[in-house]
Amino acid sequence: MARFFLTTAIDYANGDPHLGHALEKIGADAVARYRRLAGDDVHFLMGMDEHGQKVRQAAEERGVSPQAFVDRIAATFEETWKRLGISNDQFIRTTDPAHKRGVKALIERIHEKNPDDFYEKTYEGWYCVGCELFKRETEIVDGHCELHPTRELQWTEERNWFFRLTRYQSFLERLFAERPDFLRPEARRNEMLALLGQGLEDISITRSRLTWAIPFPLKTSAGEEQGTWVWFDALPNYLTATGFPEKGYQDRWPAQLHIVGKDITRLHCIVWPAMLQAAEVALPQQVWAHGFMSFGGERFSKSAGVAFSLGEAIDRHGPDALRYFLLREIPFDGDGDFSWERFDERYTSELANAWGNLASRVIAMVEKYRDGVVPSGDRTSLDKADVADLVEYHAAMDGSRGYFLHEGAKRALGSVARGNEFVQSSQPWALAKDPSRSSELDDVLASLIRGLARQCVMLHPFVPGKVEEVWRQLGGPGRVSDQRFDGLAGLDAAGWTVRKGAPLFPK
RNA sequence: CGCGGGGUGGAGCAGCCUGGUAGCUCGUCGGGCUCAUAACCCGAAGGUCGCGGGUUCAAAUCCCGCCCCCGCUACCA
Repeated sequence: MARFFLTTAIDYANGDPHLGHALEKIGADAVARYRRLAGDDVHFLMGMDEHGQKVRQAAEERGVSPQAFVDRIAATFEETWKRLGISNDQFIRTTDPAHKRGVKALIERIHEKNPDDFYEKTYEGWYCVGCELFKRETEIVDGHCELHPTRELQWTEERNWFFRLTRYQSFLERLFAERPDFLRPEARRNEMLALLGQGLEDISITRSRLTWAIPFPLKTSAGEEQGTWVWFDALPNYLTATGFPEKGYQDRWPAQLHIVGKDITRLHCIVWPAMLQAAEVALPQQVWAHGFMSFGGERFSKSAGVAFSLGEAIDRHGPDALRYFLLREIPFDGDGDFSWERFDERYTSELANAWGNLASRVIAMVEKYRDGVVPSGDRTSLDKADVADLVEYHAAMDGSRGYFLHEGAKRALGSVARGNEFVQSSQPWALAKDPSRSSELDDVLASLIRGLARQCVMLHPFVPGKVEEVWRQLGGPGRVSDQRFDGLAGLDAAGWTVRKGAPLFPK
C-alpha cells in the first residue's frame, strides 16, 4: 500500500473562507478520495496560518485577543470544510504548541547544520505606522502609503536575521533539472526556471515589531528577540504536522504532494526546498500549482469575493453540487470563471437531467420489470465501453501527467451519457412486452445497474455524498468509499435489491 | 521593459507539442421515444480558427511580425 501524504496551503486567518479557498480544498479532497479508492494509504493535511501583524490588527479592531480571534476563524473554516465533505485527516494550526516547537527545532537545526545560512543585516525602507509594515515602492502613492494617505511614511532601519537563499541557487537549479515533475503544471515550472535564471536574493526572515509570531530562536547581536517572518513559520507546517522533530516523523515525511495556488509557488518551490535542504531534511516529492477563479470575469479575492458568501454557494444546490461544479468547470491546471448561470446550467443538465435522471429511470425499470431485484446478465457493449473509458479517467486523475480533475469528471459524465444512449437504443420497455426476449432484458438492466455502480465509484471524488445515496438506492454492499478501482471492471450487481428514492438532484 | 496565459460558429471551451475531414457543452430549429426529475435519444442550421507575411503538396496546428485582453513582477500571508 503506497503512502500518500497530501497537503493544501494553510489559509491565512484574517477573514472568512471564500470560494477561492474552497476551490483548492475541494480539488485536494478529490485527489485524496481518488487515492483512497486506488488503495493508497492517504494522509490528508489542511490547516490555518495564524500568525502575523494583520491577524493581531484584525483582533484588536474587534477588541479580542489574537488567540481568541484565530480560534473563531479556525472554527469557521473547519465547519465549512466539514460541510463541503472535505475528508482531511488532520487540521494543523500554526498556533499549536507542537507546531511552534517544530518550527523552533527546524530553525535550530538549520543553524546547527549550516551556521552560515543565517546572518544579520540592516533592512531599511519606508515604514507605515498605520499598517505597521514596510511598504514597497509599488505600494507608495505620492510619497504616502496607499492605504493610509494621511500618515507620514518613516524611513526606518532595523537589523534582521536573513536566510542565505542565494547559497541554494545551484541546488535548486539541479532540483528542477533532475526532477522535472517536482513542480507542475509545466507552465508554472517554466516560471520558476525563469525566476532562477534571474538569480535569487537572500530573504529577511525576522521582524522586530512582529509581536504575534513565533519568536525567532536566535537573538540579534543587540540582544533583541524578533518575530519569525510568517512564511518561515507557515511553510514548515507540512513537516511539523508529522511530529517533527520527534522520532517517527519520517513515517510520514516527506509529503508526496503539496497542492498550492499559483501565486505561492515560489515560496513552495524555492524557499521551502532551500529551508529543508539547509536543515538536511528530505524534500517533498511534488508541488501542484492550481489556477485561480474569477467571478464574472472580475478578480475574485476581495471585491467580488464579499459579494456573496461561500454559504450562499453551498445553499444553492447543496455541497456536492458546488464541489462538482467547481471541479468540472475550473480546469485544475489553470484559471476559470465562476458564474451562477453556469452553475445552474451544469447542475440542471449534468447532475439532474443526465445522471439523476439516468439513475431514476434505470432503477424504476428494475422495480417495474424485475420486482426490484437486479438480474444477472451478460456484459454488453455498455460495460466494454465503460471499462475502456476508465483508462482515460485514471490518466486524468492519478497525477501521472498532472491532476486534470475536470477531465476526470468529464469522463465520468461520459459514462452517464453512454448510459442514457444505451437505454434509448436497447429500449427495455419494448423488451419487457415480449416474454421471448426476457434474457435480453436481463442483460440490459444488469448492465445499466453496473454502469450506475461504476459511476458511483468514479464520481466519488466529486460528489461523495450523492454517490452514497445512489449506491443505497442501487442496493450496493457497504459504502462507495469502501470500493476499490481494482474491482470495478469485474463488478457484478446481480441480486442487489434496488429501491427508488426522492430525486437526487431536485430542480 | 520583462515573464506567463489567452484571442476558434450566439455563449463557454477542446484541438495546436506529434501539420492532412474544425470537435464538445449550452442555446436555436426539426424529428423520435415513453422507462424516467416535461427528463432522454437522433438529426440540422451556424465558424475567412485576432491580423499580415512565410515554410509546405497541405496550417487553427510550424516560423516571423503586428494588434487586443488577462495575470505576475519576489522577503505584502
